[in-house]
Amino acid sequence: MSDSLFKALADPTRREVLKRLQRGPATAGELAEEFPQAKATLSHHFNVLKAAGLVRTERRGQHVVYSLNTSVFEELARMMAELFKPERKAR
Amino acid sequence: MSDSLFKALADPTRREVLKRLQRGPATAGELAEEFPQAKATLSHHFNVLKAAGLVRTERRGQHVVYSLNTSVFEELARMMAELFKPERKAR
DNA sequence: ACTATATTTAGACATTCGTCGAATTATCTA
DNA sequence: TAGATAATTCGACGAATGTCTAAATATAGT
Repeated sequence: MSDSLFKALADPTRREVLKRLQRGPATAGELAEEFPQAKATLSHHFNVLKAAGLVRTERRGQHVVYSLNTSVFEELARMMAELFKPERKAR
Repeated sequence: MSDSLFKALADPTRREVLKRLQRGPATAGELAEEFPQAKATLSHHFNVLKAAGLVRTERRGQHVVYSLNTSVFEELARMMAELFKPERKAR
């Protein structure tokens, strides 16, 4: 859960993808053109971001549109707060 | 900078160390006793956290006391906000 | 059905990461 | 000075990660 989220944020390219998506949705191809890595590499990063719940996809014909999953941000903020608040005995 | 910060947060053990430190400072030995890993492993994690600016150290005789560097949290919050700024795009 | 375009998956590779035991450094006390 | 305790660093290892090319899958338009 939280682990996949933090791991997803650990890579600078993925953080750049999120920043880009913040300006609005984009197709996999559009996204890939804005980064120096190969398309396959970007596709892998998309998978990681999606598994972490940070992005969502929607197929539009031949294109796949990626967009931010804003609902997870609240959870992320909660986790960050949790990280830096006194530990609660729970597991 | 931000990269070392996110990388430091990517490991669950290091996040647990931060949680523990939120309850108050502790020596390297005290911390190591609360985790299953070897002392050398924990020492490595301490280095990563320190390089990220998340913890500070103070030598107290034979002991080294670790404590949270709370001043970095504000920067962290700023970076998270930057990354996940609420969408204010026109629709 | 064929072809072109868009995207993902498979397989391989080098690098980084988390981990350990052993050796080393630092500090205190007798 | 020597010995004990605390902590770090060293050297090695398997696992995970980011990257690539090539192959496979999906969709659209002839």
